[in-house]
Amino acid sequence: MGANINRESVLDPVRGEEFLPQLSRRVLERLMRYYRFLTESTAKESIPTVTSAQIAQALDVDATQIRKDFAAIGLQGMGRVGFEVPAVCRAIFASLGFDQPYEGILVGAGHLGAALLAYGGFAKYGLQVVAAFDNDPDRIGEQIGPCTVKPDEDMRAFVEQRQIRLAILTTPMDVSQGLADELVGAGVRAIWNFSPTQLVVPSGVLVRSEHISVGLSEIAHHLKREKSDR
Amino acid sequence: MGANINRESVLDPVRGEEFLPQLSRRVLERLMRYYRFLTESTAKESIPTVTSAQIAQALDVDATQIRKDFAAIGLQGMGRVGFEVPAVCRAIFASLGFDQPYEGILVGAGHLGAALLAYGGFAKYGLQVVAAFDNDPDRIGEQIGPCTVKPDEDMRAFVEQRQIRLAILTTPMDVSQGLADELVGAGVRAIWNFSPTQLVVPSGVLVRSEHISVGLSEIAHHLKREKSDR
DNA sequence: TAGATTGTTAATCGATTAACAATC
DNA sequence: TAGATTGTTAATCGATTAACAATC
Repeated sequence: MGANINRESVLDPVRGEEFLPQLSRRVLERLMRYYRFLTESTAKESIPTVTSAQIAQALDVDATQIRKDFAAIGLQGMGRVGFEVPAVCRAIFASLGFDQPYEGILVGAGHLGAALLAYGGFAKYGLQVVAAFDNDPDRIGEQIGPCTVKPDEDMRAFVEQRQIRLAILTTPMDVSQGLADELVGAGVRAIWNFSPTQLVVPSGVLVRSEHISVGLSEIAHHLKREKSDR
Repeated sequence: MGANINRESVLDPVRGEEFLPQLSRRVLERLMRYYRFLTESTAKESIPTVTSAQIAQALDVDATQIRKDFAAIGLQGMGRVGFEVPAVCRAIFASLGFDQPYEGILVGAGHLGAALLAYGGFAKYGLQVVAAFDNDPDRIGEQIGPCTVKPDEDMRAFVEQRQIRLAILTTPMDVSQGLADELVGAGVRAIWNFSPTQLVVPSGVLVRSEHISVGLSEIAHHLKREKSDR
């Protein structure tokens, strides 16, 4: 029992015309690398096709891996030619979810929040940050990038009215969990957490945490090992 | 042939009194989680010991995994008791490399650079940012956190004199590679790259890149799947 | 001592890589 | 057609998990 389940049937093959398999974090990361490589490096010459071997060499990934990843998002290559670059880009873009624009809000308009808003590179990937909230009276009304900072009290209503599904949390760690609870209560389905706390949310809600300490551990470890090697 | 090589001998068991195995990124990440859990959550009650099962439950990691990770950094538990919390924290702290303070410089004093300097949480992990550089005359002389912004021309000499081994790159993507080359030329051994470019460096130099797009892909993918599920 | 927990070996699982027939 | 490249199956590798004797 159980042994007879057909794995493939999990991703039902035809759903309208779109094909939306659940992709693991690892696959998403690789797809993103392919996408950046294809949109950035070929921009100069705009080569019409690319082979898995070419990408493999440039990114130091196995060519079979690439063909598998492409197959997973429904891409088919051409015999002796390779893959059409524009088609690959479109397919990756869509399966990463960037083709379907979505709105997000920023919570915590401190230095980091301001830096993220000023960066502005989100639009390229479908995200539009439509409001910023803070509880500091001095910051309220301030203009940060495209947003005017609003008071936290207005947050809940805003999320509900606009049906916001993403919140970017750039708050001090002591208030993050409380805000996360409120956001989820108002309907938020994903939190991009830049505060150094582990958030607890109901299952089904995605938390993506960017902890500075993870990067630092890799760096510190490398430096220490290198030093001890002499 | 080759089959006889003893894996264990790679990490030579005694080197002075310290024990510095090469740790994979995955292990580093887990160790960091354990560390944060032990230093943050037990701070309130300061329990003297902890079992692998307790950590496992709190962090949703397999208990055997934890014992293996601990063994990899030379930790020994006690029979029917578990592990001494302070000893575990010290061992993780040391094997991540945080026990050996190191200096870094920040290159590119824009919004993000300012945010990182203002954050100030680096000292906790052994990193001291001792200077900031920028090529914008308007920014030079400005005070950001603990640093006065210096011109890029002074960067090379500073790195050489102070023997700086880490640079944090928060520059626009078009200048990042050039700066990375210069930094490596001056002796930098690790680059923490916050600019959205893939850097090419000589082997032996570590590049840790924090690409915003990786996080976004996970979020966008989740939101899109969820929406299509109804 | 009895019982809980470690340390370690063996089994499982999943992800990566190799091989190669099918295809253009 | 001949030859390069795909798509896919099989083999390998490494990481995770289970099992259990050794230990306190």
